[in-house]
Amino acid sequence: MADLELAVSTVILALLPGSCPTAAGAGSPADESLRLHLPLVRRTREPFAQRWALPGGWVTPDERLSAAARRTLEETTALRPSYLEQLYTFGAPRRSPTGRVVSVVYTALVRAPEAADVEVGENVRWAPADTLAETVGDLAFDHAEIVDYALWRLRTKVSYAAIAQHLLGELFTLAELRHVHEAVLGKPLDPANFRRTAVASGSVEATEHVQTGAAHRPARLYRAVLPPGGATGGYPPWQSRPELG
Amino acid sequence: MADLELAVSTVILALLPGSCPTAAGAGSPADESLRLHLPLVRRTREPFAQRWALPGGWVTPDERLSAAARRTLEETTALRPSYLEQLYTFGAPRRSPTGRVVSVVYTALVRAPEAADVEVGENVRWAPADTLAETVGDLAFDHAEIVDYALWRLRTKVSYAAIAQHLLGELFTLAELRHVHEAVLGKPLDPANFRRTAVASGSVEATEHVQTGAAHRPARLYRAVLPPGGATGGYPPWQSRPELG
DNA sequence: CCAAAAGTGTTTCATTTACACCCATGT
DNA sequence: ACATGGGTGTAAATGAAACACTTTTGG
Repeated sequence: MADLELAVSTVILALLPGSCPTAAGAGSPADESLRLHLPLVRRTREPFAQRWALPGGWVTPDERLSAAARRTLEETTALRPSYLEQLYTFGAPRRSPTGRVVSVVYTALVRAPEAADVEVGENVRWAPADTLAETVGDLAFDHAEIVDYALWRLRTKVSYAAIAQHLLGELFTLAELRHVHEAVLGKPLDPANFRRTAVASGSVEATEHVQTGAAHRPARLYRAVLPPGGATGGYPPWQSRPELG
Repeated sequence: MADLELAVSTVILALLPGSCPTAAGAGSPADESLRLHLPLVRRTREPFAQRWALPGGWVTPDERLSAAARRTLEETTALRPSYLEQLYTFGAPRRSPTGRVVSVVYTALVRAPEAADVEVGENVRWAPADTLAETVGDLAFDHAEIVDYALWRLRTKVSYAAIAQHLLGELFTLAELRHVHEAVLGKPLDPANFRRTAVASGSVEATEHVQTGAAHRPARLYRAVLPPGGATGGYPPWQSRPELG
């Protein structure tokens, strides 16, 4: 099995404000709702020079796969994700025109403040996850398919606590949590029912604190409650929870 | 990233009759219900010589990962699975004492008749999936963890049609399908409710044929109905269904 | 006729959905 | 005071579980 290279790539998502494109004319008022975004890096060499791609790089002989994902992510974007999970391994023989490359792809989440630390420039940018092609054109390699798969997995795996703590801060209002779910699922949710099901799931708990400063009744702040030792809620037996930052 | 080897391994499951170990004394009548079994191969070299392991081998430069899984599976057990799906990629630096080995692990299903073709011998055997340690001792490498993860994923992903067509034949009775689910989930299911939910799911459809020869009323035979082109029922956008044999 | 499994109907319970309504705060 | 979003109540609709019952075969 010589002549085969092992790489890692990361689909790293953050929830950032961004105007949604509407079917109406361009003059419509900007819809400043939260949307999922991901950072892309511009390739400077062939193949696919100048095209945008997922952050990633080669695996070194002594590091874990997840460590390689972390390292390459920090080298290219300075991001250190609070959540990291293996997504899938892509290994079709002609994925890369330069030779056989097998890529282990990870999905990661970062909070908005950390996301803002990324130095956006000529070769690094954020793009809305659901309209990549219109925003940055075709991605390099098979990265567009990879992003689609990551989004599909996120939608089918949303749990109240998991993405809360990693896309939002430690404390958050239920409205913020609902906005996260709305952005992920792409549809509005009933505030009353969302509140009940989220609280009833036991994965978030109320704190003493309340949000202040808004032009309406202050909202209570909640905290994510991780699944207790025994119950591996949705994760494999050998890994009772996703890797944390 | 030199000095790194890429392997594939396969957890391949079949539904075979096997006596369930009961808490009562050994003299209790054998419970000949169906249980999930998987084939293991005995290692003939170090490391872990004489220990049982998952079938697998090295990836060659020009084949797809799934093709490598198929090839190594056939070379070691002569099995050609009717269903093959990527499970996870294991790449901890010290998984193998001989050096860095990254293993892309696949899960596969075979029907009982094909499973019977395996030439069981000194170096190939079937073992019940849920009591591996008691039956064959510790597996080589981290293969025991891998099997646990495969079983966990199977339990959390059972859909009526998918596993039906691949663990049973093309035609099957609802009782047989229910036995499959009972074996996977490890608990009895209500026949009446199972029938309703299975049929209502739209993933199985009745045929004209009926089973005959049993000492009771003949059961109608059903067929699995694959998800139609549009709706990717439970599979990623770039792969609307699992790989078929 | 009897046993045994196929197949149907019905009742009950829990969960989801829809929506009306009250509460607390900044302007 | 009033607009705005936070938070609660409630009733209808949907779906899952439990179980009694009828049907059809082989012995």
